[in-house]
Amino acid sequence: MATTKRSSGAQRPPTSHDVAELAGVAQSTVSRALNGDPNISEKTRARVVDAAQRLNYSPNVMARSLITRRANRIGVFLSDITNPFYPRLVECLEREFGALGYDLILFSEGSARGDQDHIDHFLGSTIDGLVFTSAKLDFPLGDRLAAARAPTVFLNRHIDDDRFDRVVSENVAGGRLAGELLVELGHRRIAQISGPPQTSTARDRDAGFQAALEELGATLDPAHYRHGPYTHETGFEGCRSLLAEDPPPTAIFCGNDVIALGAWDAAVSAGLEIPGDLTVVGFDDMEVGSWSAIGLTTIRQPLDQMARGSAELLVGRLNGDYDGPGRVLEFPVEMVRRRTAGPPPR
Amino acid sequence: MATTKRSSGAQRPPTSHDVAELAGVAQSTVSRALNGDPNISEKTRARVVDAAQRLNYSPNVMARSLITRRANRIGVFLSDITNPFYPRLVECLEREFGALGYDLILFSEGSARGDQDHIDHFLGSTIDGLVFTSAKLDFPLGDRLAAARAPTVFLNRHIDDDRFDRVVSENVAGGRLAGELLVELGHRRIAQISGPPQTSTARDRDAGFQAALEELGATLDPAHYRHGPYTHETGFEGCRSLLAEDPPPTAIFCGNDVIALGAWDAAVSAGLEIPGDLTVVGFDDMEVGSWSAIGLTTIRQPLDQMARGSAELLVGRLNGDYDGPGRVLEFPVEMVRRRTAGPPPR
DNA sequence: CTGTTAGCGCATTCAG
DNA sequence: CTGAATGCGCTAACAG
Repeated sequence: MATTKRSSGAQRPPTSHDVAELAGVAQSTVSRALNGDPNISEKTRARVVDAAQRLNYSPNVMARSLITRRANRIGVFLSDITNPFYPRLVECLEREFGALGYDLILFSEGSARGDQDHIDHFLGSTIDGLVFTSAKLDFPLGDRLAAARAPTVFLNRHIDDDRFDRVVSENVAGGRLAGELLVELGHRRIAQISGPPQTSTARDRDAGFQAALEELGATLDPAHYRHGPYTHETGFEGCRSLLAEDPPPTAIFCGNDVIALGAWDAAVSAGLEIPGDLTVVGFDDMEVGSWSAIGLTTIRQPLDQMARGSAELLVGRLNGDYDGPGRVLEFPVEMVRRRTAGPPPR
Repeated sequence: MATTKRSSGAQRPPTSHDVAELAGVAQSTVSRALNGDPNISEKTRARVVDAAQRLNYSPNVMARSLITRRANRIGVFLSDITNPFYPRLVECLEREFGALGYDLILFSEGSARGDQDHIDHFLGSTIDGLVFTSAKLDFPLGDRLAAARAPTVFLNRHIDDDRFDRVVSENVAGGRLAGELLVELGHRRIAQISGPPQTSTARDRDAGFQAALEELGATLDPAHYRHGPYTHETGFEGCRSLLAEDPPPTAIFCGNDVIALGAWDAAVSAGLEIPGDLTVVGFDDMEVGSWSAIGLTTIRQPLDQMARGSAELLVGRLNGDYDGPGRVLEFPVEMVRRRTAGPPPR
C-alpha cells in the first residue's frame, strides 16, 4: 500500500520559466532582473521580483554553475576535525572567503574514500579551489592537482612544492622564542615533545628551538627528545617517560598545544606543581590553554591573518589575476606568557 | 602585459564527449559504461574506461545533478563549530551518511548571511536534505522548510514541531541520573548552571534533574540556579558567583561539559579541591573532561547511534520510503563516573 | 531595454 | 547491445 514513489504531490520547485510566465516576461528577463543587470527597467524588475517572491523562487545553483563554470565554493580539507585547532581556522576561513563571495565546503579526512576523492570534487567542478590545512611534507597529490590546474593553497603547513601557494606562520621563529624563553628562565635540562617528523610545523619549530638552544649554550640532550602525532596521548606518554628519567628535565617545549596539554595532564596527574616543578610551553594558543586553572604558555599564530592571506592568494588565482608559480606568505608569531613557564626548581 | 584572461592555456576539463570520441563510441555509451549499466559489452566498457583514464576524465557533478535531481549531499548546520561537541558529532555523521552514499557539506552559523540562506541551499538543489544540530525551541524556519518540502532532521535538539523528524538523547533521564547521584553522595546544598532556556537540552535536563531532587527530598534552592549560553564563561562566572554564597553549594550540575569545565576552572583557580570541596557534574562526555588531571563526571550521549538514527530517518525520506509526519528517536544516556564527583565536605 | 536562440555536460528516452 | 535525439534550468550572445 501507498506505492506513492514520488508521483503524487511531488510539486517540483519553480523555475525561472514559471516566474517569467507569472510576470509576463521572457525567461531571460527574469535572469537579468534577479542578477542585477543594469539594463533593465525598474518597473519590470519589480514585477519579476514580485513574481519570484510569490512563487518562492530560488535559482537552481547547479544549472547556473554549469554555465558560468563557477561554483563559488571552496573545498577545505581537514585531517582531524576533532583537533580544536581546525575549527578555529575554519571560522576564520569562513569569514574571509565569505567576504569575497565564496562558501566553504568542508571535507574531513574521514569523508574521503581515497586520495582520488579530494581532487574529484574539483574535477567534478563542485568547487572552484582547494585549501589544504594539514598536508604532510610528502603530500602525494601534487602532480594530479597541477595536472588538473586546480587552484590550491596550503595553509598552516608547508609542502616542498613550488607549484603551489603556501601560507604559514613563522614556525622557526616561534621555536626560537620558546628556546630563548626557557634558557632565559634558567633551564638547562630541557626536553622536547615534537609533532610528526613529516610535518613542516614540527620540522620548523624543532629547527628554531634547537638552534636557539645551541646559540645560547644549552643543547638539547637527544635522550630528551620525543615525538608523535599531534595528540593528547603523545604529550601524556611523552611527559611520563621524560619524568621517569633521572634527573628529569625541568622544562618541555611541545610541538603544539594539544601535546602540551597532554604533558600538563601527565605532570599534574603525577602530582607535580607547574611551573614549580616543571615548565611547559606549547604552540597555537588553543582556548583550553587559556583557562585560568591551566594558563599554558604558548606561541600564538595569527590565524585570522593567515586565513585572509589564503583567501587572497586563492581568489587571486580564481580571478585570473595571477597565474604564476607558488607564492609563500609567512606571518609573525607571538609569545603568550602564562602560568606554566617559570624558573627551574632549585 | 600578460592580458591572458582565460584564453591561452585554458584547457577545459575533458567531457564525456571527449571520452566518447577517443573510445570511438557515442556519448551515451560512455555514460552507461561508467555508471555500471548492465546492458553493455565488457569489451566496449573496457575501451571506455581506458579512454576515460587516459583523459583523466571525471564526470561533471553539476550536470549530472541537474538531470538526476539529486546532489547526493546533505547540508549540516552547526551553530558554533568552536564547541568541541559538534566536531565529534560531525565525525559520526560523516561516517553514517557516507555509508549511505552521501557527502556532507557543513554550514556553520557564521557562514549564513541570514536565515534565508539555509533554505536557499536546498532550494538551489545543492543539497538533498538538511540536518540541524542546534536548533532553538523557537526555530523560525519551520514553515519555510515545510513549504519547500525539504527533508530535514533535527539532531541533538528538539523543536516543538511535529512536521519534522527529531533525534535526541534521553535528556530528562540524564538529568535524573545526575540528581540521583548527587543525592546519593549525600549532597543537600545543590546548585545548577544550566544552558539557554530556549534549548530543549537545557529544558529537559533541568526537568529531569529537578524532578529527581524533589522525589528524593532535596529540592533545588532557586538562589542556586544559574544559566547562560553553553560556554566556558557561563560555567566560570556561574561557579564564582555560587562560591560567593554563604554557605556555598557542595555540588553543581552543569548544562553540558563546556559549562562544567568552566565551573571546574573557577573552582580550581579559587584554590578549591575537587571533589573534596565541590562536586561537579557535566553532560556530553567531551574529551577534555576525560583527561586524567580533570576526570569530569558526566553523562554520555551515544553520538554514533544518534548520528546513525538521523541518517536513517533522513535517507528514508530521500528514498521516498517514508513521507509522513515527524518521527522522534530517543537514545539512552549513560553516567560516566570520574573524579569530580564525591561526597560533600563535612 | 527586452525577446529569441543557443548551448553548459550529462542521463535518459527511443530507435535500431 | 549501441547510437541519435531530447532536455534538466540557467546564462550569455545576438537581435531588435
